[in-house]
Amino acid sequence: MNNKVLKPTEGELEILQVLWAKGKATVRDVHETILKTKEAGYTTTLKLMQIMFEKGLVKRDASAKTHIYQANVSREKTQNQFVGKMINSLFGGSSSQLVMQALGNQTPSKEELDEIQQLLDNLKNQ
Amino acid sequence: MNNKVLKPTEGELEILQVLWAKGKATVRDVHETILKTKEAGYTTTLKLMQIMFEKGLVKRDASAKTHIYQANVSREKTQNQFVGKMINSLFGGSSSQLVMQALGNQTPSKEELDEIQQLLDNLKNQ
DNA sequence: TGTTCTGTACGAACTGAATCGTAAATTGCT
DNA sequence: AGCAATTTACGATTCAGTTCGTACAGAACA
Repeated sequence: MNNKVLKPTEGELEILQVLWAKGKATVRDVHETILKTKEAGYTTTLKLMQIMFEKGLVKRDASAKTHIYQANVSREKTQNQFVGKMINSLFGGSSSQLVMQALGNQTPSKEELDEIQQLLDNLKNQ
Repeated sequence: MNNKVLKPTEGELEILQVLWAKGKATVRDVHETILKTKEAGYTTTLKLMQIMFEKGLVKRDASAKTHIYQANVSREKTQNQFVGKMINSLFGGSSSQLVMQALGNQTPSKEELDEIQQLLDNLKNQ
């Protein structure tokens, strides 16, 4: 078992985003999606995904010529990992400081506010 | 005027943390503080701070032999920069998603919850 | 004065990430 | 069968960040 915590790089995060959204995807799928945002060569995306496979960030079905990729780390775990790191390195360990910053920054919609309110109520009643 | 947005690296962030906390500090001050957390050579910290000076991340008073350093980017701006980046790259642009994750992750104290509640109330009445 | 200590400057080496060119294998089409 | 297109594999290169050794200047002090 591999317990090492791997922190995806920025490039890897881009690819994971696509895989999380699509579930399964080929290198071409991923590459095409990424092209909408930024310039990149096909083999660059390929190489990155190969490296991610070696690291265990993604898994793939190589039974056919065109390999089918899937994320091998969950979106939630990865989010937690980054949020935790950020709380420590930028907010002195205070999660509420991060929350305040995020809320004050980009104002969420009414629906989102309600959602947050609900979570807040739950936390209060504990 | 230099408008280029510079994103501090992880090592630079560590140093900025110390400078934000202390206000002014020498290389030795910073280095000593960092030593509590991790292993590092003195000249390594020095070099990093010199590079940060070239980038404009810190300013320094070099009138005496021992230079006095100060952060040249605000903690708030830097936090915003990272939070914004993270919302985009990991939370599909939804700040409330990040808030939920942060709240659910490490539960804040009663006082912090009240503070967040207050901010939430303000946002609702707009 | 001269020796030791503390500090800065700077280049060299190392590492990981990212990018790309090219070769080789496989598929599909005519 | 033969050719073009697609895909994988892989090595080479570039770049940024990090780390450290060494040289040199100035301060402290015996």
